[in-house]
Amino acid sequence: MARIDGIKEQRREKLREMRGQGIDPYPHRYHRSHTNKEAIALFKRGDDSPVSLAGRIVACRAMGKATFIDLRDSSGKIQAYFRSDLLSDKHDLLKQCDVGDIIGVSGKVFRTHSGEITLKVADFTLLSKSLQPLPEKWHGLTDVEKRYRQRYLDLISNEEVGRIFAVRSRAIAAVRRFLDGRGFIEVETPVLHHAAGGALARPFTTHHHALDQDLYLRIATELYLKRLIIGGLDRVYEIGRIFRNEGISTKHNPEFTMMESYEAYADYNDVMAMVEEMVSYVAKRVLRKTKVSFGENTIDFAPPWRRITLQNAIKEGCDIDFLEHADDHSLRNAIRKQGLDVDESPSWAKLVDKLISNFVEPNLIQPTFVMDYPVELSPLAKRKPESERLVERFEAFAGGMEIANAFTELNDPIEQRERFREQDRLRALLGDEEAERVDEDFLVALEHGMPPTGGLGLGIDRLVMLLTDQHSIREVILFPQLRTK
RNA sequence: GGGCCGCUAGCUCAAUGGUAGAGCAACUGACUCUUAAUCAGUAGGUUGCAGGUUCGAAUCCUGUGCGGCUCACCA
Repeated sequence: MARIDGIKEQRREKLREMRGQGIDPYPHRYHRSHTNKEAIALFKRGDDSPVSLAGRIVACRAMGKATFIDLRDSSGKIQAYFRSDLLSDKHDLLKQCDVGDIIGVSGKVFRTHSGEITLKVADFTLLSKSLQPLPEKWHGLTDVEKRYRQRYLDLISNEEVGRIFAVRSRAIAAVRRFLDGRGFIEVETPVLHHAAGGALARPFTTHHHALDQDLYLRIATELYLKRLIIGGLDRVYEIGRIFRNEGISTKHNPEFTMMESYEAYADYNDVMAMVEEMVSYVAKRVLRKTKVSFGENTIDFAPPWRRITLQNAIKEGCDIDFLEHADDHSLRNAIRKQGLDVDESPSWAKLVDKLISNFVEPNLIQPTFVMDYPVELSPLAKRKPESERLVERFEAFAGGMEIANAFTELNDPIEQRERFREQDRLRALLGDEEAERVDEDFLVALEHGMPPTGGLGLGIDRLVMLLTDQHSIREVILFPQLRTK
């Protein structure tokens, strides 16, 4: 018999014994008067009224007629002290309890000789019997695969993991508070799309049986939020799950969380100012400071962030002026001179993108706005007035990652239609699954007139990575996507 | 998809071709201020999986599954 089967059998046996004694191992209710943290605070204020607490037994030190356990709830840990002379028959029940069980305890709080604030247990109740052993107490659970697949074990045995997700929650709350304070309203738009638009990415497809139509999981919220701008909701945002059927990496999960906002009568300069204020506001609210450690670097989110054009950022990284190499042939040769291997197929726009990911993104540790992108890379962004080739678009980078993408939105319906057509042409030509698709319904909306608008997409997961010094997106997503075993 | 690395008891890890081990957890016993409690004892293994080489494989080889890092892909 494997050891684990033995442990499980022992615990099931305890369960049977308890039931035989008329004890319900899974009672319906328990009234707790305080959290562990509140009970400790109460005692520190000099109040020793009786309290009732509840949580999971995470450690047990039994010494004959006295037993100490560590009891954890979401607020923290408290030690509980059991004495057989205070519990009489219930001390036998304690023997049937295991590390991992959930119990309720009541009594008065006191301080032990060694100084630890402790609950002296007058009564206790088993609230849920655990039939599986917990990971080892000292090293916790380190097996990464198991941590992701059984996140509850990760949360039970590694306290810092809970803190990461608390930061995540507070960061999202801070984003909402910031935008609400600026008069934005939060909206919810469809996840199931008839055309997956608003970004250049491969969608997940699904099928609706009653409609007998294929549908796509959204790759962005952009086109629906713009419809709302057209409808006169001048400041809207949505925080929601986005799905992209692409590779998985330390910076990519197939489903991730994005905040998109649209503001009428703003342009990308206004959005830039908003992003640096918002992110520093979030850092201050969540961490009480704008400087964060990220690996070996310290990142300071305090405005103003550095601003640089894409042209100069690429020049800085590899000494290529992408505007001087106006066709794919010329740009490809310039890249090859830099010693980077590129084959014949990539278009000019793809080559520019390659330059960004190789020579710009990894170098931008401090928050930086990279401005003015080629129109071919940005089918939904408005051209710069003085340039045929560039659009009013920026991406924000920090910690070597892209965290935001924004532009002055294209609101000319005729040009938008042409841009979609061009994307369609590329898709047919190159079999590019990621090209933007024509969305006729959206074009009709645009034809009704959209005010000049500044739009933004902010990667929430990556922002949380920066705030928590985590270098894999899986560490900030509770249940990251893994292959089934 | 390529490269590198990992997978051994519930957990954390040893064992480099020669008897699969330790700590924690579990079980039995002692112990009324412990806190990685302590002390004595007991039990627990399809070494991810499938083949192969060998007198002998956790260890070497081939294939494969899952994971990690990385490169590519991802206009």
